[in-house]
Amino acid sequence: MIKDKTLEILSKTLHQCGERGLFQIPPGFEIQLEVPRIEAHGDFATNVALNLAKPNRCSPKDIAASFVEQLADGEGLFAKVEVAGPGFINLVISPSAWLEALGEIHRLDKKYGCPDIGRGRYVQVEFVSANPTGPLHVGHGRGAAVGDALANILEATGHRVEREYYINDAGTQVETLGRSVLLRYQQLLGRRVEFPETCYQGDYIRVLAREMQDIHADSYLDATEEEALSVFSDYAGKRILEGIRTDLEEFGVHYDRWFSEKSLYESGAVERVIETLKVAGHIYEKDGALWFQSTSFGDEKDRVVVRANGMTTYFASDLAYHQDKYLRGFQLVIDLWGADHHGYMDRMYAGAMALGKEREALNLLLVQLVNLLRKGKQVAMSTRAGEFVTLQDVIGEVGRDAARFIFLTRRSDSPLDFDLELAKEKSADNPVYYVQYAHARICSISRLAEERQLDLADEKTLELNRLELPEELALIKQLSLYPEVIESSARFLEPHRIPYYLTQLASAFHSYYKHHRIIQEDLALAKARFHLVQAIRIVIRNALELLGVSAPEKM
RNA sequence: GCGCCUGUAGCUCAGUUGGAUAGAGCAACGGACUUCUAAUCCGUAGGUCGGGGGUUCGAAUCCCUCCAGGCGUGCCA
Repeated sequence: MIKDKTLEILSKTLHQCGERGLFQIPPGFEIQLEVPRIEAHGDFATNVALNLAKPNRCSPKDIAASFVEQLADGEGLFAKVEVAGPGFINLVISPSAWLEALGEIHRLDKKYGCPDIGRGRYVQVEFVSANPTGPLHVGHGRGAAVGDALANILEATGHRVEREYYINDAGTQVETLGRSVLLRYQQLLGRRVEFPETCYQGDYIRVLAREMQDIHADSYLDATEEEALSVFSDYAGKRILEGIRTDLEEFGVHYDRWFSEKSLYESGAVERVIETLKVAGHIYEKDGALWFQSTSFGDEKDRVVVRANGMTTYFASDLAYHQDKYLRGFQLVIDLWGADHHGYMDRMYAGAMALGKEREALNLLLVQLVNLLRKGKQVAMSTRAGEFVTLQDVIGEVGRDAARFIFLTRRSDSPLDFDLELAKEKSADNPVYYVQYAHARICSISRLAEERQLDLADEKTLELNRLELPEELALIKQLSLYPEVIESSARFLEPHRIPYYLTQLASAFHSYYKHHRIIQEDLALAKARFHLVQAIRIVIRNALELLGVSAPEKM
């Protein structure tokens, strides 16, 4: 890549300058290279001179000047080098080098934009993990889109990734679920029972009750609650989980593993983690309860793991779960949590550290709420009352591609407005179609070429130097930025950078397409442009794939 | 009360982890289809980066403070 080459030349130059005693280079000094906002500042700019000025106690301009003089550009990568402003060194890459970069994209094809920064690092992404007490709603959809895209991005950048769903099948919620279904079942069979507010109100509870009626007729009508409850809970939990699984599959999300909370209790993992922490000296007893001393790892107060009544807390099983993750060998554990778990982050980090992990071995990401709108007006939702728009409804209405793309347009820790009407709109308001349309247009160029029996893909007769328009060069530069977008997306765990990049790329393409014909009389020019446009197609397709959005050939 | 997050154009948001003159999309206004897909393009306008102070060659970005909003703050799950 051109940026890497540039950096190489710069560090070589720096090294030379140091050897010749032109100026001092502080240990650990790193060269920063950036793409300037302003075109007149070149393709790349570096602030080495500015950063070296202070330790050398001399003017940045002088340093820049002698640096430029020493510049070790043997291959002639730079067309122009100049010192500007307070001491920036602006570099213009020679056009021929840019043209070569285009070849790189074609050569790497599906592998373009997959820098190996992970080096096989073993990473787990745990996401959605909604309680199996009701169908997934829009908010879960966002978590699903973000988690899955993150996993894709990490995979593409050389990480070994596992996707996991944690099933909260142990607590009182599942019991409540069972009770809800049981009560509806009793009502169905004509019994007058009260249905408390604490129970789940949604219609899906009635559906499950009917199923129980179909299977068991009235055999549980007179059973004791204790007897009936476990049967009803198990059944309802299982059925709802099936539904969740199907919803996620339809959304294009596939997990490597579904992990049961209950199994942590059954295997003794919960007791074991408490024991581990006890041995490590992080557990103490107070007021009849067992406390984890999370304050010694930065939490604001210590946390109970075993209550005075002998019951373990939810946090205890979370500790066990994370211990299990690390025992499975994950070097990095990423959890996507709903925004309401905000207050649990510190204690979880503390837990991981108490288990002997570096702070960096855990990364908790908050996925903020989704504001569902219709034509700009808020759609009322209340889980308690059982009124919510399910993920399935949304996918059914706007389609999987639009939903996924929109979920990924903003950073996940800020709230997102999701307008159902807008998501369906087939216009520029809707970035999904804008990007997909660019892809489809390029495909249609290929189709026309085929119809006319033009072999535009013939690389042997390719004259890349026919690409001499500023827009063409600009497009190539934009394409060469793509691997960096992916890299930073992976490094900062921020998928939203990709839709942003895609929208910009699509915009540049649409404009180019409008103003210049690809297929035309001048066959050599047509071939060169075709080559460029195909590179754009490769990048759009690769990027969309990471997002889990399709790249249609026709629209 | 304490803690965390957010505050950038009328709206929704980016901003390459401290760089040079602040960036998109939408909405508004005006234009472009005999062409490889108009699900498109071109143009115009829009700003005290919440306020103030500090750090330095340089701040939307880091520190302090104030203001506004959101969330969290159980031996709940």
